[in-house]
Amino acid sequence: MSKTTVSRALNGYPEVNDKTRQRVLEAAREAGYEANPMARSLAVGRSNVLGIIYPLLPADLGDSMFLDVVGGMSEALEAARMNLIIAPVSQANELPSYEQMVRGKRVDGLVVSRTMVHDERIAYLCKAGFPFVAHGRTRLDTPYAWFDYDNESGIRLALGRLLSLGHQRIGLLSAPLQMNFACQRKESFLAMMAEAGLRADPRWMIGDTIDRRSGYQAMQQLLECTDRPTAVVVDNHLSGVGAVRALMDAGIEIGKEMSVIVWGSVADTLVGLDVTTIDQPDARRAGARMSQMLLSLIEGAPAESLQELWQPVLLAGATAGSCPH
Amino acid sequence: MSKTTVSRALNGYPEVNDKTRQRVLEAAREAGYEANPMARSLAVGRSNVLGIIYPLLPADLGDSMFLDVVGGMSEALEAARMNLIIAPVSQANELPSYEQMVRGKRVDGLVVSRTMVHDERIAYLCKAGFPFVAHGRTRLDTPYAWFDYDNESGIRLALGRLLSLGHQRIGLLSAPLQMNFACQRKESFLAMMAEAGLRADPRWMIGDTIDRRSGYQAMQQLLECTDRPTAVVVDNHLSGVGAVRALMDAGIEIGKEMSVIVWGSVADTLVGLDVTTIDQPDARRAGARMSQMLLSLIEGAPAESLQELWQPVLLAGATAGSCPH
DNA sequence: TTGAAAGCGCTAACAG
DNA sequence: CTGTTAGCGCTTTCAA
Repeated sequence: MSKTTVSRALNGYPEVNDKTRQRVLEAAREAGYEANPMARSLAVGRSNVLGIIYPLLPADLGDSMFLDVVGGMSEALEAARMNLIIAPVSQANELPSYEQMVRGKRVDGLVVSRTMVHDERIAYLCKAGFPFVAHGRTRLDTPYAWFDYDNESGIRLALGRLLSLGHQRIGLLSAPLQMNFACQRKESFLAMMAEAGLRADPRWMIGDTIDRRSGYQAMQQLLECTDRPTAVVVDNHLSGVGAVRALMDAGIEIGKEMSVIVWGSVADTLVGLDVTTIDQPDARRAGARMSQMLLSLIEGAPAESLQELWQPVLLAGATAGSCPH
Repeated sequence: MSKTTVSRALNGYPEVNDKTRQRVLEAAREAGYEANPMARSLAVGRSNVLGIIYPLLPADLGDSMFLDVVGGMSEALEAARMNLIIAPVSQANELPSYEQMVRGKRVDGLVVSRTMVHDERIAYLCKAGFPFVAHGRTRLDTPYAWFDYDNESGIRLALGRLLSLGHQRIGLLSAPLQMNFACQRKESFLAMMAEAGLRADPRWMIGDTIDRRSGYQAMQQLLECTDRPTAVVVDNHLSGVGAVRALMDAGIEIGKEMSVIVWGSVADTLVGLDVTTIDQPDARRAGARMSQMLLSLIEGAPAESLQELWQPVLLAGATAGSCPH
């Protein structure tokens, strides 16, 4: 029996005789044989592997949201007989790693996480014509495939809640504004404050709060303002944890003296504290969806048909209360 | 100029003329050429990739220790012009993924994390003769390469401290005992208690505490004992966080009414609380060392020469105090 | 010091 | 339905 027939039998081509196929499958199983994926990729020009290049910042990989998304992706891909790999690289090596991945064709497509407003990785992938899905949007002229939660509507949910509770002096803790989500959330914040006829005091808007420590310090800084805000929106969960901790440590009654709404789940860290939250539901499904999108893209679907915006929701908790007088 | 010469020039073979080499390198750089790693691997039988197969349990990938180790590995490997990939798989697919990796030869070696007392993954790799380094030990007759921190001495440090503070009623919260570290730590605990002539009350030894929730509940359970212990050792940091939280919520004065020593760093979670800790220092260096070990193994070094035991240290904090009367 | 040819393990086009 | 032939892009003998 020839290589060819074996190959066809194993790859489920329709033209092989059922009895032959059975024999081949049986023999393969007994011998524990499995096609060498390298040789296959070389021949067929496809690796059946999707990748994520991930600079190892503990703050991110430790992010349970990211983990859920990746979990959803890998699960969906297992079903599609594809593999997912994460390439952890040093931050300095991020762009070079993209180039290497693309030139080396070790993966058929990439997911780009943590998008920047101006993102050189995405610019490169576009230029190279390499399939990718951006997890988060970016500023770009050419159409590209992306998956994101609606930053604007999320902020509107949060701010709407605070306004309806009577708050007028509202602060914002932002992640670095080069990050697209932080930028969009801040812009939405400013827009909605303006619509409400309120002034967004610059002293109440603190940037670069991306982890617990910086969130903690930012909240301390707000507390020291002579006329401090009565409510604060935090645009990411890690600094949200820090901010809430700062309030606890300062003996502030959260939800009374100061209200807080955090974007992202903090439940597993702040046990027993019911934080009002903007939540991105269905993280695993989101991951599954992104892998489907990437597969479609590889199959040749146009990028402009692969743009998906999911809606965040407000989970009411105890940390957003009426404005004190 | 032939393929052959180009290949030799790029791979730094000594026999090529210096001028030729310069020309080739120049041309390659201009064209942005880089050898196709698939084809290379196929020809040479080596992929220059090392891997970690990782079932996505948030509790683990979120572990900052693991992140540091992986960071150290990838950094060291970048220097050695090797690549590291993490393959996140569903737990059910863990062993099949090992088989696939081995048969597929997509990686030259593997690091096996979270070793079990009886570990089928390691048994399989041994049987298959595939190069691997175990991150943590296991029960096995044949020699294998491993890297671990000394579980016994760590427990001795913790227990020694508590004994010298006068404690006699000491509890232990353990991760599932199939996990090698949990098993060794518990055995050391029992041995040292026996040496000290103390009884290890079964009601004070609670198992399967591997995350915050279970750690929290276990500590609650201890608190409900009619004659509860005066000190507790927790063998992993996640349940350590839960356990400490339980004490805080119960209004127990930690370090006075109840002492706690946790194995693993909890500083980034329990901000502002100075927990007495058994620490595994130099996580990044440990990662670097493990990748070196794996590389040596691939080069043909004997596994029995690649076994490394590092010493944990006790970081004195405020949660271990004298035994109350 | 360079080149020609064989082959790594597979798939795909083309005959039979 | 099955086999033969020709590559995929590289490295590596072996000759020149």
